[in-house]
Amino acid sequence: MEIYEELRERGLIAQVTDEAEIRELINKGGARFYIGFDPTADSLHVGHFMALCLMKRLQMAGNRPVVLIGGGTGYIGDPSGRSDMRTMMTPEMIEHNCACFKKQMERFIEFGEDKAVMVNNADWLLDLNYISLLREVGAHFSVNNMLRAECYKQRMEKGLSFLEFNYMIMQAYDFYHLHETLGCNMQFGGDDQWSNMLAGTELIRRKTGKDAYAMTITLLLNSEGKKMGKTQSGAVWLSPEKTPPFDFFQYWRNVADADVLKCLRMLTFLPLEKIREMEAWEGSQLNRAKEILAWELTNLVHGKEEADRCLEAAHALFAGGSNKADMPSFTLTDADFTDGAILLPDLLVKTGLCPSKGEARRLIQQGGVTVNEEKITDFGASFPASAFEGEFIVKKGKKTFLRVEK
RNA sequence: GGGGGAAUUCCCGAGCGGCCAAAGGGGGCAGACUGUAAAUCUGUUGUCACUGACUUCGGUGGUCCGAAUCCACCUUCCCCCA
Repeated sequence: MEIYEELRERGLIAQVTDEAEIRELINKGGARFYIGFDPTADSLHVGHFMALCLMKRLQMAGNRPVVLIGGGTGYIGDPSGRSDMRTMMTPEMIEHNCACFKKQMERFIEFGEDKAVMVNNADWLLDLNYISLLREVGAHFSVNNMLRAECYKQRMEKGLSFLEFNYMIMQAYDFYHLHETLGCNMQFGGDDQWSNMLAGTELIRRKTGKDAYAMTITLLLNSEGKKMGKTQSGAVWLSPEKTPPFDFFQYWRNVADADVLKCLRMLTFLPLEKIREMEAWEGSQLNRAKEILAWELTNLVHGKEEADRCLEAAHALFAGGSNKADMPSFTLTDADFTDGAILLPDLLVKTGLCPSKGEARRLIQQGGVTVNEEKITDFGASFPASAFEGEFIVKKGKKTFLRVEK
């Protein structure tokens, strides 16, 4: 099966500018394509992960990827699909985030001669001259058209600053620049980037008369139509500091029945034949598929060792095994104890299991807290420092476990 | 440029001088049931020193014993006229 067909079957392709041309180009390995990543945080998340995987799949098919880090566009902030303005980042933050991205990406993509290259649009955007840019690029854009773009819809109600309005132009300019300097003929990105990407192909056509192509990746939505890779407390990050591997593993272990197959297809590198076999699984058998999903993704992001460890820890916790050494842990210090003991609500807040004491109290009173397999309903309960010498496992609800040490 | 409306807690949305930490719904969290699923039912959902105190209703000032509620100015959005 050729790469384009595979991407289709995996459900990764959302929109394309010219299907026939793009199929031809990437199946023959003739694409020099780029994907842009704006440094909006100090770690990549699941959305970035999908883009990187796509990049890898295409690279394996012989195409040459360009990773674009948005060190310059980060100064503007993409308003696409957002309901409010992004907070402006300082140059230090942008630089820091760029460095973090770079480090994480090297795990997934092979860089080097004839492989992938990484560029930073700060290198050309920051030195642009306003007037000449307006004349060379601005003249090719129709404000009427830009205002019609779907991605600004929400912002037309809540307000769109001129700064953000220019984001599309910068991204279009990036594509044009890479087309001229590196011979980039294709851009990929999230589906929310479609208007921005089209602006780029348009600009290239107007300035050079040549065709460039764009393709977007399907947004990963769950069966309820919500974006996946997000939890109540924020994104699911790829960096182990921001989302511990076990939590990452559990996120995927806990996806809804209806979403397992889709996730396996879109996110993993498992052969499609294998995934097709799983389609027959139903009922509690799906738990096996969820485990595979969780292991595969943890393996890709954190490595095999970590994936095995998470799987084992999950078995230990939920299937009553004995190895509990691998579950997430938290270490208390002397300062956390008063008179050699710690109150349970304080413990829950200190470890981050609860955001406030009020919530801790509620949780305890409702029977949601278990210490070492014993349900505790007295919010005045306290534990001496010695209690942490042996095994001390706090369980919040059914799925959140934490081993506490001192 | 002129005129009229609106901004409430995570979201939508009631409240229009004290009985308001603020109805209702959604979402979240927890309990029951289950397969670490879905659906359903129950409880809960600002913070803390928790039968009490403190902070919150776009922002800043004011009126009042007392303001989410009244006044002034500012910010943003919507509508109408030019």
